[in-house]
Amino acid sequence: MTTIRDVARLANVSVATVSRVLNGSTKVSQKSKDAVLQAQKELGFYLNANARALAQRDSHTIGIVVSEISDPYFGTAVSACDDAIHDLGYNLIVGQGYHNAEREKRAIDDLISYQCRGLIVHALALDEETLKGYLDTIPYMVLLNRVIKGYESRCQTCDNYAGECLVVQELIDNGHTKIAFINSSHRILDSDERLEGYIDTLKKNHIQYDPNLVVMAPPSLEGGSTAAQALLERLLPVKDFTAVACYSDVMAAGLMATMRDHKIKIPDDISVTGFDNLYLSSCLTPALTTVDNPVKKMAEEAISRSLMLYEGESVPEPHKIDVSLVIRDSIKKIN
Amino acid sequence: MTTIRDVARLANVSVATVSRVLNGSTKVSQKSKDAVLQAQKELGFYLNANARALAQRDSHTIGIVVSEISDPYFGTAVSACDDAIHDLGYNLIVGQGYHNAEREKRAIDDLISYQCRGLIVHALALDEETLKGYLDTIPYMVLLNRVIKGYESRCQTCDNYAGECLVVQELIDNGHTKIAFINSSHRILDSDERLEGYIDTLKKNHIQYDPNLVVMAPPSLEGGSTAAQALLERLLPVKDFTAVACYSDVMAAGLMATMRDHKIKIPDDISVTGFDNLYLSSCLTPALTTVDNPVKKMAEEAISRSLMLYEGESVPEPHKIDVSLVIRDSIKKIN
DNA sequence: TTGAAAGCGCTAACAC
DNA sequence: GTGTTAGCGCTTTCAA
Repeated sequence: MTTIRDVARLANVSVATVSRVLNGSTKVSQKSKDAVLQAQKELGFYLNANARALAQRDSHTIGIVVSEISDPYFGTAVSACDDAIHDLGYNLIVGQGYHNAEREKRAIDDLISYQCRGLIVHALALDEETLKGYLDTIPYMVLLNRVIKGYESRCQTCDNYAGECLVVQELIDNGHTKIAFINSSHRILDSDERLEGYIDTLKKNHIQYDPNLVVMAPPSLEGGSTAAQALLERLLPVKDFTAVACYSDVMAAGLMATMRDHKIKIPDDISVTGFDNLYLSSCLTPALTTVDNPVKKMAEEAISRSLMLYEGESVPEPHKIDVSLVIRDSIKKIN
Repeated sequence: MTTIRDVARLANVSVATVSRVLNGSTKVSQKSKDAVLQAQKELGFYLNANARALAQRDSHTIGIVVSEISDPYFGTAVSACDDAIHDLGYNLIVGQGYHNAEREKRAIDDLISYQCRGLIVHALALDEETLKGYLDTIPYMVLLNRVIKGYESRCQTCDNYAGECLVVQELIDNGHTKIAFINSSHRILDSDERLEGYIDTLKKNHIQYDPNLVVMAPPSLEGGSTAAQALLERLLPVKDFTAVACYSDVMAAGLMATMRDHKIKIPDDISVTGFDNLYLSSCLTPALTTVDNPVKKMAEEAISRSLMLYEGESVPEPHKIDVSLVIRDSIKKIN
């Protein structure tokens, strides 16, 4: 392994000078600079980021844990975070929790030990107690899509409730009254809030809320499929719903694929709505009416919040990111 | 910052003992072990991964660079790599190249400086010379979906040619002779091979190859959309194609969305095929006929190859990963 | 503008 | 079984 010492020797300067040059210090003569750069090239030398992190007590690194990076929602979130920190000179390290408490814990622990100086966590399986423990020991950890009482300033969310109200109202405005709801089986904040939005909007429109119309499944494509099957088996024979509001676009996609396989036409037979407005939702046929969830904005907010906390600055409670309705073609007007 | 020394002090043992306990060494008395674990918990202590990497000369880290993690193809690839290394106790660090030579370079440089002990690179914008330079200095770097002459044992690909032959033949078997091809505008190996498969299959079936039927665009959703527009403007008025084979599922998805917006029915008006068999392709309507590209297998091969190279073992030239046809509903039988 | 040297937090001989 | 200590590769005073 070639080290800074090798470069120094070859360039005929001290290691301090090499360090200065490679870190862009101005207080170096052109002559030294040239010699160092030349030697670096010749040796194919890279500064060792681990050693740097140790010496500087700064890893130049931000950590994020998500459920699964191949999930389009999280892919988008990770990209957004990466964009947000790149210009600041940080690098992103990603951990995956796989909807599993053990894995979530390990992912968080790993990122902490890497000395990330920012930590964004989307944990849906970990219990509140454990999470509180983390929040207490890691003052710069910020939660995504989940709120723990007493730690509101460390929890970044979007306005799930308002979003679900919007989309369910749109269904109702199109004449639907028998509306099923597919929810995530991980009962963290966002799923509760969306369910609440669904229920309240029904009530507000004097529609009886029927718990039998709510089915839960993992918040994945497969989960959407499972939920669709459950709905079809239990409910289609008696035709007691004309629309289904889904927890997320991803679940809606799974549901729609299953519906299609069962020759059920959307929106002619059943209307469908999503949540998130992933690019995926515009590729579906029919294009999905959904709620725009500005993941990018949320990621940026979470990052800057985490960075501030790291610096020891106090931060205000974050406002819920505003969401909005995106009307496409997955709702049929009925009377 | 609390260090191993603090733990040692609190547990009334030496730092060496703390290190032993925390690294699972067997040669520690139960008494010491308990004391250390207790102190660790009390202090909320984590080993510093940077210091560990430095002392052990092993970062326990594998690097991968992809174009964009929010692209479903790369999301899948990254997940697959993560799965492959997790059980080995490694962690994955992801870099993004954004279809851009500068960014690709920076991503690779970053991963090198993190002392990753495995490096998987999907670079589509970087020129061959630069890539060769990297391959020469980083003996454990492995390329994905791209082959550089003279470095074949460091290049992992799937059988792009065979795959495209399969899918184009399927089109022809269904009566299509006017087949357009949407290709990636990054002319690295995979796009060339797929184009070649397209051309050769036409020829083999005595169909004249018409370069005007090939359009190129970035290998993204937007690219698929752009390509669709180009095809429609230039070609629809004269109706000179009945099918379009796409470089990837992602491009096919973009194309299909645009077609839908133009009221063109798939497969009734135009048949479409993809490549990769992402879960996305089964969600499209109609479900996409495509080529199954076992990303997971490819990732595993690439990882184990990189790890072997790191150990200084010599590796044979990799075989191209086998692909297979997945028939769904996006091809119309015509005569 | 430069270099010597201390020290970042940890591991791994080595000695006991 | 346990402790002492010399590094790992780098940055950063401090002095020159």
